[in-house]
Amino acid sequence: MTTHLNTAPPPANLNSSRRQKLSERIAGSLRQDFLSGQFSVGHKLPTESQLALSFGVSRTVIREAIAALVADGMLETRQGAGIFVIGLQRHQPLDGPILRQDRSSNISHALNVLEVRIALETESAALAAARRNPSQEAQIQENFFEFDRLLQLGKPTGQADFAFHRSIAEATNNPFYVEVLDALGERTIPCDVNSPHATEEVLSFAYQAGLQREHLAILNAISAGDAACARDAMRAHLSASQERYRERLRDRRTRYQSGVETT
Amino acid sequence: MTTHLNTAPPPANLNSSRRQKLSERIAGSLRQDFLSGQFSVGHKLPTESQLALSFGVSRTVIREAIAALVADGMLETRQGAGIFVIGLQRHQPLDGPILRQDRSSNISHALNVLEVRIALETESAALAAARRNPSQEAQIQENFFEFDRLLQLGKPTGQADFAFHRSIAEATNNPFYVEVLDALGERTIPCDVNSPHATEEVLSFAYQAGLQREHLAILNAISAGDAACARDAMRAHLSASQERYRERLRDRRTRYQSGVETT
DNA sequence: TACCTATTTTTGTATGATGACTTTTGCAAT
DNA sequence: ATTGCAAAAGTCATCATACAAAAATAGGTA
Repeated sequence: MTTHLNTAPPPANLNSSRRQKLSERIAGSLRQDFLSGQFSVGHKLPTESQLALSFGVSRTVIREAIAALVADGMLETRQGAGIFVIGLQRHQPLDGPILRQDRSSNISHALNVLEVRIALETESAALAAARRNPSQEAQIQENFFEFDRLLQLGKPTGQADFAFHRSIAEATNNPFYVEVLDALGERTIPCDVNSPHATEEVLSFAYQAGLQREHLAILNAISAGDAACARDAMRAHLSASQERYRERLRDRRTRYQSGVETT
Repeated sequence: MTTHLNTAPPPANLNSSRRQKLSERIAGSLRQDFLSGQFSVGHKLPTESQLALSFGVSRTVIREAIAALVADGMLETRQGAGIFVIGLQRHQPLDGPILRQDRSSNISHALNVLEVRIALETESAALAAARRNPSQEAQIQENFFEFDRLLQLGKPTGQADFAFHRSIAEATNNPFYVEVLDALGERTIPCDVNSPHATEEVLSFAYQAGLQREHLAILNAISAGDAACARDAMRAHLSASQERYRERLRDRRTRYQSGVETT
């Protein structure tokens, strides 16, 4: 018996060697087949049983592979009909240098997203003030304090920030607000430490405490049921965020011009 | 054995009402839980068996839901260890599984979409007024007259209506406005003859001429560069649309009560 | 404590069965 | 010959069960 001393915790060296699941291998194989143009949109794949047979695995594995590709937007399954190709040019799975590249030139994108958020969230804040039920009000407040707790602990707050805004969208009782906000997704989180454009300034206590002050104004307005006030507070918050972004752009330019490099 | 993949042409009613799979529902539910901040990165989920129990489905379904989220980059499964949250902020395409669902049969949903549009488009109209370049201004006007031309010819105008709104979003010079509007898609068109809830009243000349009057006010404001006025005109337009929807709801109720059935 | 081993837990894979939905086929009526 | 409809076959969706494989845990020995 081989004995490894590894009582190591699971801290998960993420993308390192891990035996690939069969369904992942097969999903990758199929994905490559699609991308190489062997199948065109609308084509029907062989049945699950046939695929299972030809790959030499069980139908379970095939189904999980198909499920992954469906989640990617490449395939569509129709009960009783079959499996069909519906799209090919989707984003890469995960391991993207593409993602990182995308981020680096992304501050201008973030500014654009913020602009859309101003439109969306000023209204959602107003609606939330008018319509929130007690449970939703409590949820908003909870997320507010969660942000605060993480802030005191010096932990990353980006996710809590998003949760706060999201719970306000939920309090509109209009599911589309939530869905649009979700769709905008991570691009809406400006201040996560995990973000590639996190700087010391973003992480500073003072910076985040400022955010929290703005959040508090929003929370108070919604709790009070003051729609107009909530609208203004949200607009002030997001406008301030926009301004913070612009400042960061200026900072970067300044640092570049003065030749300060900390590599 | 000729095992060639047949190109059997499925009716391809893509986003038509299709019963959602259990695994998709559960994946969506879990995804929303993550985004609302209930679980943080590194958190270990309950075991598959426990999840199956708590959701009241078989382990197979849970596994497929998990597989989809793994493909999304949200989760990681480790054999013998469990299921872990590894990332939340994966950008999801705007026409994601939820928005792609067909809800056109439900007027209340259309009202919700319209509410989001009010938030979005009042701002986009204002921004368009401030930023449009000559070419974009011309494009908006062209779409306006195209609507008019179709109206005179008695042809369907829904598409042109959408094009008009879309060109305004384009004139903001912020691509995300266009993206979000596109994602909301055709469900945002209240007056298409192809829409399942087209009625004689919707198709009436007077009705659409009214629409066009509102459009004209918007166009004039944008051409004049008057942001505040554009904002007001757009809000008036969409609010009026909302009201028209509500009227249609009342009509339907009235017809039902008086026993008139127009299968 | 340190190390090794056995047990338990948990995910991965396989198999078979049943239900639901779609497409095709066959047959009857016009 | 064409149309309409019902039966049949094909296919995915879900369930239940079993076993294998990897990891975590507990226990024992020096």
